[in-house]
Amino acid sequence: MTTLKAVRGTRDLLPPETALWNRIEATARAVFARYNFGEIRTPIFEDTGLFARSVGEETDIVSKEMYTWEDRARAQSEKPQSLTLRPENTAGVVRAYIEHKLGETGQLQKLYYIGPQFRRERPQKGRYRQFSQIGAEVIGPPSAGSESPLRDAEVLEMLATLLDELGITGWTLEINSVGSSADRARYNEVLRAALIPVAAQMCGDCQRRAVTNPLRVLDCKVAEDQAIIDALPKIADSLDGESKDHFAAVTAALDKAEVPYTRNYRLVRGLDYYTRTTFEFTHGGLGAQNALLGGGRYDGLSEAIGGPKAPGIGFAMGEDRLVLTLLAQESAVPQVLADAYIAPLCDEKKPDVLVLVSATALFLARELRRQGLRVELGDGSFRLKKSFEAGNRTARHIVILGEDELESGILTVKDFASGIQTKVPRAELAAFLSQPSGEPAGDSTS
RNA sequence: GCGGCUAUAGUUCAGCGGCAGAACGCCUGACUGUGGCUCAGGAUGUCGUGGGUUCGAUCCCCACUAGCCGCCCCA
Repeated sequence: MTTLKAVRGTRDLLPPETALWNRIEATARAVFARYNFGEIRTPIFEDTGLFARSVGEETDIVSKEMYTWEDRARAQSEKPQSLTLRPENTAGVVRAYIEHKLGETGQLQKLYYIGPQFRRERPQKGRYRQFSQIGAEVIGPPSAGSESPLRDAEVLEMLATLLDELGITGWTLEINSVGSSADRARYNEVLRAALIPVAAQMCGDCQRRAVTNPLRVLDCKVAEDQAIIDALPKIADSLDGESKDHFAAVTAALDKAEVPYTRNYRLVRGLDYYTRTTFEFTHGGLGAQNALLGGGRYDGLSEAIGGPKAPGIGFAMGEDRLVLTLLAQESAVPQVLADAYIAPLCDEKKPDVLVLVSATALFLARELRRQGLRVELGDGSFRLKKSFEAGNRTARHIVILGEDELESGILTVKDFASGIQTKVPRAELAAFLSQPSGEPAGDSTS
């Protein structure tokens, strides 16, 4: 029988790496709080129709990457409902916005989420079938200012702040405007026409894209094609006046806030709901999956799924990719050391004392832990050498609790970093252990 | 979904058609109330899974599975 393993594209996260995940999430929550965002948690699965109508029927995500199944019919007469594991979270957030009539509050909604998403793609470094996204959405009725370019700029400025506070160095922000859906449709035709005479000179992929999805030609990385692509009409020229002004206001605010960015007229994103501002934060060292996060404005999404007019802007960052980037930068996650390892000690020929020493060790650990110290309790093997070896791996200090200590109430504490051993009265133990390593105080004996 | 590379000890990886290897880690002892450094010793294992070729396969062949890289796409 083959042993069971995590299914393809999924993985277990173990300590100490999970500490890094927690740090990332805590940092994100702290930054979102400062921008006055609240957390939203939407279900992990939704009606399949939600994604088809929001992300877009023809996108790769919807057409071939979703985990979809038919739920059991509730009654004989009913059709079974088609359900899907969420491949992204914006659709769920907008669905919740509509369902709870958040637009009726008249307020701008600023919501963030952290959670797993699912896409059935071929796994690679930085790409998993279950992956975690940290995202946020700013959405509301136009009267609440949801269409303001200031919202776009604020979100981008927040992301720059978040990446900096996470310690990610060397990111780049690329932004573009894809205009209104009408602008985009118009540009698509302009591009298609412009490609007809030149497609034959381009790579095989581009020849195919020229017909199936002209916008994707702009993403081509083949060196020989670049000159041709540069000469193609730019989407900026297909934007109407309003979209142009909107984009200009976004970049003006970014300039003033000193958020570095580059304008990338080729940046087109794969989800159908994007309008006007689109952006990506990228990082080298992630290989082919170089996008740390992506996002944009989606002024028509709510209406597309049957809701009120509710323009919005949002982003999703790949938490797995943040972890990879930070691991590459920091080389390893440092093991967290406990403040103390308590080593009970007693001659095994005195079973009653042994029980007392063990019991006292637990009580001592309880006292210290209640005072906020991180404490490892020894295993009761009462072999001091083993205790020292174990303690040295897991803690900054070892606290020896033997018959002598039990009687006197004065514990023997050794600092592993300095090698200095000290007698510490029980009442002063917590304060002593709280000091930084290698700087012992109090009575110092050998 | 397509193409390439890979799969051997807890980890990183050598290796060979004929007894399964190294380093690190782990365990024991030198040292019975003192770790790290050193020295001596020890255990590592379905050689990814299933088939085939062969007297004999961890090695060669095929399939499958998984990982990595690229394509596609995306976070």
